[in-house]
Amino acid sequence: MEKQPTKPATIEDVAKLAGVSIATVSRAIRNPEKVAESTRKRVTAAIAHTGYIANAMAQNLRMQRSQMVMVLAQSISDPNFPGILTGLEKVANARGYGLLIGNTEGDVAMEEKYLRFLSTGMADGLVLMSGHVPVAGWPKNPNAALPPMVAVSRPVRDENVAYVGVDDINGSKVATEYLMSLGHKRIVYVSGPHGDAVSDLRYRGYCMALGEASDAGSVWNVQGDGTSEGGRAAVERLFIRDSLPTAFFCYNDSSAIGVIGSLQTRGYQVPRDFSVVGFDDIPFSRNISPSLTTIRQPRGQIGELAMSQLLDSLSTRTGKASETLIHGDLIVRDSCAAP
Amino acid sequence: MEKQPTKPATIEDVAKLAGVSIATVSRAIRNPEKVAESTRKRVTAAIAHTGYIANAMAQNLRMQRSQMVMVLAQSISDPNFPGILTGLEKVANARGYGLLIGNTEGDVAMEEKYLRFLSTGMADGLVLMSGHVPVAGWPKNPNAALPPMVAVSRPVRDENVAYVGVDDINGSKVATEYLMSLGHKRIVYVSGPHGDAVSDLRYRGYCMALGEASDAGSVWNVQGDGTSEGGRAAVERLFIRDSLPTAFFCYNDSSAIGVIGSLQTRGYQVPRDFSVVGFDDIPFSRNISPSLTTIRQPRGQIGELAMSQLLDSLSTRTGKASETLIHGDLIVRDSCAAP
DNA sequence: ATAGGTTGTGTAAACCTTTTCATCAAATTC
DNA sequence: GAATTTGATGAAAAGGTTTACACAACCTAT
Repeated sequence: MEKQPTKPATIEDVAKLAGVSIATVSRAIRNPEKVAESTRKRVTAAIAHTGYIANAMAQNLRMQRSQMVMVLAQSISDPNFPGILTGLEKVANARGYGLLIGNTEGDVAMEEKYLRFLSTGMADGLVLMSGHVPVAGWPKNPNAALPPMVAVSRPVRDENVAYVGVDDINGSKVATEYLMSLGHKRIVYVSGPHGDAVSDLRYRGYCMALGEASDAGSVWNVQGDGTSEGGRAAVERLFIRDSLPTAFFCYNDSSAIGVIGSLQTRGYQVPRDFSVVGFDDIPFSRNISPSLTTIRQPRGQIGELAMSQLLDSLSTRTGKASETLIHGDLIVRDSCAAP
Repeated sequence: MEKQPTKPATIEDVAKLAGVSIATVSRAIRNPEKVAESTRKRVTAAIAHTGYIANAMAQNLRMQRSQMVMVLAQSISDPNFPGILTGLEKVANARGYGLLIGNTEGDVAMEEKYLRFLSTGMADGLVLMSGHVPVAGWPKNPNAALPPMVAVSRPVRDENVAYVGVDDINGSKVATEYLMSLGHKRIVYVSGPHGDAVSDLRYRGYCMALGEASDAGSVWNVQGDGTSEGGRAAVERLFIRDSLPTAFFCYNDSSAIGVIGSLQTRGYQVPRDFSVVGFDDIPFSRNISPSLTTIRQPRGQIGELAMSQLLDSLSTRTGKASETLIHGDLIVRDSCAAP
């Protein structure tokens, strides 16, 4: 029955109990080979006996790091977020890092607040899911540069920030080609928000597919906004015109779900009357009816890879900013048929 | 053009520049009223000039805290997670705390790892979304108790852990009563996983509604598992029997979506042939067709309240473990009709 | 004029590690 | 048998704060 008080044991308690100096205890933990077998055993026993656990704050202060990575997301509720986060978390955890999450809601003030948080040294690296490099809030006259960063899911303009994401162009090309292989000629692209970089990429893949085929129809673009409401609205706008497409390739699954809903409301059947393809393969795409044919965004893989790269660059401090595009498989379900 | 080197400014740099001691700088920041106006101005100027930002690790070490809260979730992909997390994050951020997230996947080894992380002092408090108090991994012979905790979304058995969640019993009662008010007499409860505490509560609410009405039908329970596959399977099992219900009250929206899907596959129409009610109001429930009538789980509110309580108990260190049940509204959509 | 506040500031301890450097003994070399 | 290398350990500095305590200067009331 040792000390009853509630104070957790420090390295000093261990040292005293083992009859060595604190330096030796520290070495016994971190560089066991540098300490004599017999001493090591005594220390280990003392650690077990006191229930000693090193104080992370003291370690971090001394070692000038935090063992944390901050994830800055535009919206936690984005359907792609959980999957990517899971991947990020998995690798971070495996390598002894904690994951700090920040939700900016696209708000610059929030972003600023988090950046300030970051600059106190609370995180060693930064994962950007916000689509741009935050600058507001970072001390102007700093001797310190921004910490190592990696962008995920949506690229940032900054040329020296690494990026990991799905291959949007190729995925869209594959999706469009699939529709063409079913015999569709009049395929419309339901875009994302105006100016969205990812939407532009996916449009490019769609155009490439159409451009390469000799018997293809022409490019056709209707504005959406990445939500299912946007998908609905796009269909409504389309039906004002006299000519209709036979298939829809949508910026993302949410849009596609809106498109399908709107078509069904109008009394059409999917895929009998129209075919619809999405992008992302969000969890619900297989649960709607008809289940949605889409391009799968390999969220877990993206997260894992991004975190690996970030942590690597933390230790080696090499700043080569690569762009890693991961192939997204076409997931064929029930929302497409021949025209 | 001051010091070019990359080292961030410390409190000492500020002190030197302002011609005061570091104690005064610290006071000027934390207790401005305790320092003379003229000095304060000099210090402020020096801070601005050096771009000084206090080192969080040093502060935390000194003050014996971390300004972090850890969220332990069973699954990041749970559809309820993002909403609750958003609420948690909002309050934590507003009160200067960071949010550390841990994904256990129900794995005890993971849980253990995070608990060990916690015991290094990396977090001051714990939010449990895992449904039980983690014990494995917490030092056995510790002089330290577990940190302040609050459970969210699903209650824990431990009597002295606060809980914030939706009022499951009342919500289920309201949902069932709604079906009864439409004229349904044969209402089946599609349960969650066997032994799930929340499922039991929701079943209780369902029973209460049936029990209170004089002309009610009798209780009827079919096993699901909380997934849409479970919902599908439940319907299949039901259709082997000869007697059918006219309405389904489901443990959660995922189950309900499976139920609807299965009914539609069998050629029935919802709500013409069967009515279905879910629970949770996950984001996709309004996007399926028919859109789902359900009980809304006030996720944001739950998160905010839980975090408020936790942070309060961190500062006051009062350990009164309350249970806060928040009312969940009935959201009427298109999945119900008279039998 | 002196005792007893105020008020503003500085000194130094404390928070808990890691790590450099020095020391000393033992083992190895010539 | 002396000189050198090797190996294990301890003392102390450093990392950047906050804060208890002490001190000095000034003011107020006797």
